[in-house]
Amino acid sequence: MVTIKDVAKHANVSITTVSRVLNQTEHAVNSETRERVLNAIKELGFYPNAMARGLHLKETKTIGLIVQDISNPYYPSIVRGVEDVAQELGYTVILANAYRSRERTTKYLNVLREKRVDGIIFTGGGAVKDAAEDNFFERNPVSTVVIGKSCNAKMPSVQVNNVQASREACEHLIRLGHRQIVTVTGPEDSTTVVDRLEGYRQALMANGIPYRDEFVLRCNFEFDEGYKAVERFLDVSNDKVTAIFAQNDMMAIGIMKALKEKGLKIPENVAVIGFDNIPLASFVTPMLSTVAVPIYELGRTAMRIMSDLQSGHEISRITTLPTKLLLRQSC
Amino acid sequence: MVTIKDVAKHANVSITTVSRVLNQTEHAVNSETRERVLNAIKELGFYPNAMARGLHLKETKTIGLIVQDISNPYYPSIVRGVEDVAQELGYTVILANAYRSRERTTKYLNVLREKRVDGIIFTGGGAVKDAAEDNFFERNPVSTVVIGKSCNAKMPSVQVNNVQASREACEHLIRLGHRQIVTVTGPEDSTTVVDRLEGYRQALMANGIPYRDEFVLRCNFEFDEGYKAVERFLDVSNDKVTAIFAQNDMMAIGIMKALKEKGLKIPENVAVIGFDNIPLASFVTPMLSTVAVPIYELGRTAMRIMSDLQSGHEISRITTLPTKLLLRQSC
DNA sequence: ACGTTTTCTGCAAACGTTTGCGGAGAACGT
DNA sequence: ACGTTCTCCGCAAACGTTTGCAGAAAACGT
Repeated sequence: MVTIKDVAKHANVSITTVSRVLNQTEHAVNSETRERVLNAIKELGFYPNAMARGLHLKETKTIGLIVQDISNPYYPSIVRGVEDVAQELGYTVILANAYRSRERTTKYLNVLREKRVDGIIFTGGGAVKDAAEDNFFERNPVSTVVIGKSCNAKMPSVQVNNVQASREACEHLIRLGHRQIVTVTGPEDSTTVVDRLEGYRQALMANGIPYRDEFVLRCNFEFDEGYKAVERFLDVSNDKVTAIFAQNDMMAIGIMKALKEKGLKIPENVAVIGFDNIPLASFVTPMLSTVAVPIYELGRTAMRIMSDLQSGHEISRITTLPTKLLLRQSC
Repeated sequence: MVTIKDVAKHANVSITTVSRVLNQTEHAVNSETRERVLNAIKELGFYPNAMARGLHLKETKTIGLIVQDISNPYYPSIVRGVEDVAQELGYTVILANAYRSRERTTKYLNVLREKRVDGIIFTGGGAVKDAAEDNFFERNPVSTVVIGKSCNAKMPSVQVNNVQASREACEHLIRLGHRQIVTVTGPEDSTTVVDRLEGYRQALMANGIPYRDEFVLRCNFEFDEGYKAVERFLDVSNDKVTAIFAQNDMMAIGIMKALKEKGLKIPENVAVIGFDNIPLASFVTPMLSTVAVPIYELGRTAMRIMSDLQSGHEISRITTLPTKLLLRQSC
């Protein structure tokens, strides 16, 4: 592997000089010398060793991004958002798939410390909680930003107003004339779920519709569970439901499948509305109406905040991005 | 940040000793001393600096994984396969999203060199070709493995027999009585596309069905294009097509949407078969029949080969994994 | 009792960078 | 002519590890 020393020898200068043209410091270097060095670099195919550099500078220009499960279509957009601005700003991102496993999260956290990443972006409260329980933050002064609700007030977060968005979605359903509205939820320890449920409840209250516990189907955000929950509900219940508010798109799509299999038309017999606006939502038939979360922008913003954190800028603790009700064909 | 020196001082030993218990070398260290060091490590919350280590060892235990687009549901399974065995073997993986951009690929390749990754796994021939054109391999003795067809005979690859699998899929259609079979392809410079098209052609030939160029719809593997291509075809052509062989699932799903919108029943009016078996395939209605590619295993195998490469083991240049015809509801 | 082996520990060099400091020579002002 | 400033360059220390080598003490064999 060719080192800076080789370049120096080849260009007949000291390594100091090579380093200086490499980093384009304000330190003056003669233009003819610079040219010679640049040539040597090209001829030898020299690429500076990031480890040596990082060791000295105590800075890696690398950040870790912890996602729960990259297979979940929600995450790739976040990743892309983070990556895009990271690239603009000269950062590399190490993607860590926690796969919802506490053990895996811990392992990755260790790797990230050993690699001395400059910061970590968490998606979802779960991972942050795991990390907190491992006392990760106490002994590691690494900067963090959370996408979603941060369990710790000191950590900056970028999020979306779930209760309001959820309320708007349900009120739309109500405006359409629906009074029998089922909601399908995610895991209950998720603050996202709590908030979206709260929005649902508020919409009902505000319109004088009684809240019925049988109408909230507790699931886990996955396709299968949405499918099964609704299938079961239709078999068992003799209430005539006219609308379903799925707390994410993945379940909404499972729900639509169950509905179709029962011979119910969407939206004529049952209206469906989802949440997130994953790409898939416009692929299904009928196209899914949903609450559009600016997923990509969530990623971008998180990375921007991270960068500000690095450079010591003042940052706002909580950034809220707007959602939008996206009416397609399912309601 | 606490260093090995701090640990040494705290445990009242030399850093040499700390390093030795850290790496559990065969070099003897008194058990009581070891205990003391271990305590110091825990008390101080010491995590060895991977950069310092890597600098000395000239080995990072890190590999790069280049994928075209993580949003494409095909890739997450690969990523997971690679990650899983990487973790087992003590490697970290840096995920690089090329987003099908030559520029982005080049940029990432540079980052990977500077970080001195031990090896790179490429998915798809495109990225390898880009890299080759940048003379990446000549000046970088980094080990590589390719998932898919390698354009360079020296690089080990793990792949699937596309022509045979494709042929089997089409022959199944023919056995079902179909003679008017349209195929929808991906970008023509992809060897995958060439092979799958070849399998289609072979199946026709072997069964005395003429190959008609109007029946191959040239697309780009994306949902939208599949949708539009078939929509257009149905509008224009007066041939009565009874089956469609989509060269990947994403397009197959787009095709199904187009079909449904034209009022055609699947599979009664038109049978559809896909390729890949992405998770989504079983979510749609009707569930998509497809050629199951062992995507996850592709990833696992690639990483295993990479590891063998690192340890200098003998490895086979080409590994072929079996596909399986997965008949669900769409044909 | 004394050489030999074994067990344990530490010194110091090396890995490839960055950068504070200092020095040589040219340019400049008077 | 001589101090001062400016431009350009290099020395060497430092970043945090690993490991070859050597040495001290203990255990062992005779």
